Amino acid sequence: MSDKGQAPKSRGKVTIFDVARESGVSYSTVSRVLNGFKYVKESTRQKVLEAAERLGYVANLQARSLAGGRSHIIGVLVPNLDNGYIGEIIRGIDEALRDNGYDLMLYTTHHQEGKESRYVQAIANGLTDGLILIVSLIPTAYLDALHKQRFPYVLIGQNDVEEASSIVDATNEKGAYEATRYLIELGHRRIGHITGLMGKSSAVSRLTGYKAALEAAGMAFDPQLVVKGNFWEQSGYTGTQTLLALPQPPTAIFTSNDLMAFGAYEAIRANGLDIPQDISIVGFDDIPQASLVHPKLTTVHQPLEQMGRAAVHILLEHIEKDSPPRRVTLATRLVIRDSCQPAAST
Amino acid sequence: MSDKGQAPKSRGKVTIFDVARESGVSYSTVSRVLNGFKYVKESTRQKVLEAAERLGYVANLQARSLAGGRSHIIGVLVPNLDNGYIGEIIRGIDEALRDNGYDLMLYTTHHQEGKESRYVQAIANGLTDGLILIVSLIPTAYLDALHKQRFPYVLIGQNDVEEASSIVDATNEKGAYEATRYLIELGHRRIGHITGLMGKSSAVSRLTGYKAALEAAGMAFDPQLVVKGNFWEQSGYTGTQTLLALPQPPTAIFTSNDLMAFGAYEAIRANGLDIPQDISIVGFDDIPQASLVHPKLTTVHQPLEQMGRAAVHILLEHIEKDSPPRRVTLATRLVIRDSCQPAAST
DNA sequence: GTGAAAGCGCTAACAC
DNA sequence: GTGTTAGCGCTTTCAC
Repeated sequence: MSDKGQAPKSRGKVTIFDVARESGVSYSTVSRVLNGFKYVKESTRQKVLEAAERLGYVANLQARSLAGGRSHIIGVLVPNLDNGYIGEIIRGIDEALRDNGYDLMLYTTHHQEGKESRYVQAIANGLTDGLILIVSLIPTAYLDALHKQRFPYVLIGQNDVEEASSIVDATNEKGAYEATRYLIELGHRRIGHITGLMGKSSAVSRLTGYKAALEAAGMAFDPQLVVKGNFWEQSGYTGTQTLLALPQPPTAIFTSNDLMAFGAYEAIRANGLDIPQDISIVGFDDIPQASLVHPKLTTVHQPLEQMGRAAVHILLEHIEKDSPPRRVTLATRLVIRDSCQPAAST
Repeated sequence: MSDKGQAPKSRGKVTIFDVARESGVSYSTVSRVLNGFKYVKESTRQKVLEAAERLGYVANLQARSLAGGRSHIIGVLVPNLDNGYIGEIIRGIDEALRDNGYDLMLYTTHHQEGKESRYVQAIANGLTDGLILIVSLIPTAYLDALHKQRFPYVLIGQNDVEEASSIVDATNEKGAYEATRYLIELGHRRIGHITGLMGKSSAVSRLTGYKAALEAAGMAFDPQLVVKGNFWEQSGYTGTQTLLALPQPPTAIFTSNDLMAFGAYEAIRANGLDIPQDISIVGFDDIPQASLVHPKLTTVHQPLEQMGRAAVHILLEHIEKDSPPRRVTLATRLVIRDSCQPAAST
């Protein structure tokens, strides 16, 4: 047990300096090796690498990024963690990040207004190399700031931003169109729709898709059949109650997301009705719970994990190659399960 | 020769230095104010605070912690994000962290051996002020290192660590005992059990609780009725198949977690049997999906969010007050829903 | 009370 | 190719 030189710093921290001494080269040469710099003699590289290994050297990220390097940390800003939706996206992000040697910093805003922009400021301030934003509302305020600083970022699920932002999204309108058309093909003539939060482009697109499908089928659009929701389960419940109280209630409901579909389930049961016997339901998102509820929910699948992955890929390109903004739209697809059936009478 | 002395640095960063100039005091006084140092004249404090506000100053965490201060970042090490269980805990952690002005760094290990210890090393190396570990297996290897460095950390759901670690856990044995007793009270005499990963103390405790309940009821323990699982849905499926194939299959099954209960559901249906008509099921955890499946799962509720919160509180005490290790065990409780019914014959 | 100065560990010019 | 030297933004003694 020979302790060459002296014991590395107090709390067991081995610095680049220790490695330098151990391998007999300088400070910066170690840095070069560690950063994969090209012009280093192979034998030197080996010496350094071995010394680092022997000493159990681990880079200090803060020092590194303070000094102008990369922190290899990506910030992910999300409104909350309460819905399967976001969890799935994070999974995708997380995996892609690991694969590329980056770490994930999670920022939840809980929809608090000021918080989002404060975060973005702080985040962009140095710790993270880039940002992935899954925001609740149109974030023009800080998007602007990010843009001006030329700070790398990618948005997920918000396609109505005017600027040249990178965006990953799904085919919301098309998905809604197909969901509605499916219901029409089953013979339904009165199809209700519970919208999402209309401040989100996804909610708007889905409503548009719903209307388009009606029109394509030559069916009149009845404003009474559309009630405003906010993407939360509760609003699916109340929205469905409203729809059910109509003089001529719908025989099918398309909700703007799965969570609201679950709310609809409750409301329908509370009214002593059966799914899909009395009312058919189609959701949107295909979160994991969709196949666990009974009856299993027919819904529009969004490739959430894949969207997270795509966001990472674009972001890393921005960071590492300073590539221009890109918009990626991934395909949704209707997943038919057990919550729909042909309209009862004709 | 470069041009020095300029307005707030290039990328719009406002530093403590800018604030100093703006408020006409020195460098270090600003730091004192920002850190809530006591001996600062009130008027000075005001001046500085106003200047900081006016300039939109945001602290640079890296610089701060590099210089010896706190980063206000807590690392959370988890095996994965695939099961409702961990997501719930993270929610609790996240909320408690926000409330206390800390940020959350998420590290997923995906069960890769080396990865866990590498992470712990890197994490403890400076970026984070403390660590919360929700690990898959007994992590003696790096727990030791953490301990030696006197690095603050808390374990969740792993109570068989010998050292003086802080631990947050739930009453696993008691929960399992009650679950089993409930089944016994319903008249079941052949009760199967699918264990969790036996490398986890929670799995062991639950098995112990199961046995204890049988014994308390004067029922013989039949090894055939216990099959090994690993906490994943698939093992619940195969485990149930095994149980069902017995000459005398059980009339009720207690699975060591909810995910495996869902697997049991599938297996039972695949055998053309009905829940709870033919077989009763009790799970453990009470993840959100438990009340969404059909029939709604009777299960032992673990206060997951609360456990996350508790972990944060203990950790922050360690960090801020250097408090001694603590063990907290939160109470589980049986949540009776629709997956059980009295044994058929008597 | 407040300013000056010495680093924290590292990257990135700039020399040699 | 490799060493030298500034800082990155901040906390912290130590003077005054």
